[in-house]
Amino acid sequence: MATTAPPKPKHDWADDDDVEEQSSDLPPPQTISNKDGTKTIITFRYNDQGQKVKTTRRVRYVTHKETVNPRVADRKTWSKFGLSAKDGPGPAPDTTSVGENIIFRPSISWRKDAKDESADPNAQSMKDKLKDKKVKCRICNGEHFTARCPYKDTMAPIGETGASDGAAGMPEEAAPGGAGAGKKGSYVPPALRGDRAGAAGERMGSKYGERDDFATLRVTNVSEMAEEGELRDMFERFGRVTRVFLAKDRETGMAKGFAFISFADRDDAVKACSKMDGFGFKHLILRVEFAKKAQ
DNA sequence: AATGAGCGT
Repeated sequence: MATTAPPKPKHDWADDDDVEEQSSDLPPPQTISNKDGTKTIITFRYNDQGQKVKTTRRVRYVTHKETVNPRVADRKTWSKFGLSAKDGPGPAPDTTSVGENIIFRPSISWRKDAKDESADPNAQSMKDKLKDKKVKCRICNGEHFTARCPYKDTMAPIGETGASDGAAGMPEEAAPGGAGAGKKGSYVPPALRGDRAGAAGERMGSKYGERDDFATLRVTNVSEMAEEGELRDMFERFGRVTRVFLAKDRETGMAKGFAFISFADRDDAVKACSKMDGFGFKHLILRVEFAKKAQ
């Protein structure tokens, strides 16, 4: 068709894909590999005014292994077996459904909510409740997150000091030595049992001693007065915290001044790292960085 | 300044 004048001001966008490349006197695209592993891609095109435009892009191809937990990436190389032995790579849609990463977030009041709803058919639906939900501080019941409580450093969460109140106290609040909390026969998800291990598939199918530090932060310059629960409260607001480890001396129990915080999601860890590095906590300024491999 | 822990399956 319009082969005479290369600078055609308009053409059907539907033709874009093919026309672009073949367009007569445009130089062919160039790709240059740089030393640092990036590539520079130079392409030419005509803009709306029919002028020749040179575009230079520098790109870095990110491999799957760099964006995904290495263990997960490794798993993808396993050969299939059984009835799926002959299937190609990737999930087969007839036997496998791929869902999004659903994170289980237990709340203190779910049991109460469920009861209310069954007792009173006219009660607000769950959806309505979520719509106007309010945050409630576990320390002072105020309308802020526990981590933001002005009394955070001076008061214990409700129910932890008083001997009587058994209902309050979240399972994850069962701090070491803190004894109290987690009474009654309420279910505690495995990831939240105790403080030390077990979160989010960590250690699943692997030997003890191996730890997944893919989303673990090392926090240093931590006050000796700090407690694991406080650290958890501070970091929880960036995402699901799967493990909090506050280093202490085995004999004396003295805090050693550093801690490890693991997240279920690396993105959350990244956010927490940037936001919490330099955060003032109990007269000290926290230093937060990604943990290196354990030793 | 500082890179964890109780493991025996």
